[in-house]
Amino acid sequence: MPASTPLRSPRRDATENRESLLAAARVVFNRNPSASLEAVAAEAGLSRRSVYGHFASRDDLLVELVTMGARRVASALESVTHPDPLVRLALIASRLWREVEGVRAMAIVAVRGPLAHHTAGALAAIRANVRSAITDGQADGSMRSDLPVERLARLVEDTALVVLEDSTEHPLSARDGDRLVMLMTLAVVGLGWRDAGSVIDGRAELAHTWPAEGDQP
Amino acid sequence: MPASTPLRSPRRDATENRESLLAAARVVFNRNPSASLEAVAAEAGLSRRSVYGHFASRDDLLVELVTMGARRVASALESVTHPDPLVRLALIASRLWREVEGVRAMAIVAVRGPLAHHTAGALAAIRANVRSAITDGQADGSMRSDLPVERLARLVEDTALVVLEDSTEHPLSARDGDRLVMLMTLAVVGLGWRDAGSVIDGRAELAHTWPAEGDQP
DNA sequence: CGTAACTTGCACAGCTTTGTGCAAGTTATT
DNA sequence: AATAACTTGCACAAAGCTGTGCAAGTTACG
Repeated sequence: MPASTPLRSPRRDATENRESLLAAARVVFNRNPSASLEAVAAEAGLSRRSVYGHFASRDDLLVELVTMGARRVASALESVTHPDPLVRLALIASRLWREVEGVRAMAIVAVRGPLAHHTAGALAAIRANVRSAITDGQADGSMRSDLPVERLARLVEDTALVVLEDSTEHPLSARDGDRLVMLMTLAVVGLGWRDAGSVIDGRAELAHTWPAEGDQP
Repeated sequence: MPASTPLRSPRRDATENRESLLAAARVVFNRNPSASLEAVAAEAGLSRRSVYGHFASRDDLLVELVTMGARRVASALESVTHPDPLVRLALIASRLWREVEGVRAMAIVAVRGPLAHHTAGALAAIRANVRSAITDGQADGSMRSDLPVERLARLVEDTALVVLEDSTEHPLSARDGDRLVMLMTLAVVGLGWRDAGSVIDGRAELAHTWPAEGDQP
């Protein structure tokens, strides 16, 4: 562990190892959120003992991992904006999918588990964005008005997680997953499936552009 | 523990204690699915040691608890039938809500956790019923046809669990929960919110009849 | 090169939990 | 009242984990 006041600057390989540990933790905890530090260290090619050279405790590692992830997602979504609240919501869903795909299990832990508190700050902006989209949508009549905003916002969020979870066990191409998460989000806020489909198909912003390598057709 | 070949019949209080343990486990595990046997025994007013007089292992207790629950739910839902697939699906959702409300966390463990295997048998009938409703609904055009039956069925199931989860943290009157789980189910299969509302409001079968004691308005 | 920074292995304490064995009690049942 | 059935407390083994101390190595860096 780095001395309290390092006389020399920290070594390069040390910080690399720190990164390795975080990366390993991401992989391992994504497979099994309650895996041991032994497993994480092994994945990183280091010894369990040396984990404590970088993180004071298991919790420390977990918290850092999770807050980093939350910040990453938040920064990827902060730019999302669109006059039409339906499109805005769909955009949020879609971007979220792309960010979180591959870290699904971790994401769920980060949002649901005991560490939710640590991510709440970073995710607050996204949640606010969702709420405002819903408020606008209810105001202009494009979204259901039979449920209060707060509950609807939670249901939207949970539904996105459901799609993530389901696609973990029953894989989906990136393109289909992208579309599905949008469809389900729009369904929750009250759109019939044909309407939801045309909202997506109508806008170039919502077309699945990015990756070409799909898992399954 | 009862002898391998009891010379006398088992005592009444013993079987009562067995029930107490199951009931306690229901409560405790519902609060925290990974609680210890100590906690369960305490809730039942017994000693940890005596748990092993009734169940060979922690897993034994858990499995028995969960399969009992699954059977209970299954038997409550087996009679559900209706010519209109939308109504059939809504009925399933509604009955399920009434059965599972109050055991939400356990239910989620039972369906998702490592014990899912033990409940699969009992729940197969329900799942088949859901699938057939969806198939019928897709055939007559009342449900979305842009997703395969299997995936849609899973999404329906997961969505019901989401409503259960959300209502655990943000309580709902029995009446509202009942309605919400139906609304969300119908939303997933493709109905717009007004259509879903009229499906529910139109039929007396779907009116919330049962309990008068709601939690919150 | 020299030294501080880092890794490692081992040992150890500590915690929590499961599952058993056993002796001593209590209680339902015959 | 006799006795089998049951509960209990205690002690114990075993396992799995976290976190620390320390001595002996490597390795980057100035």
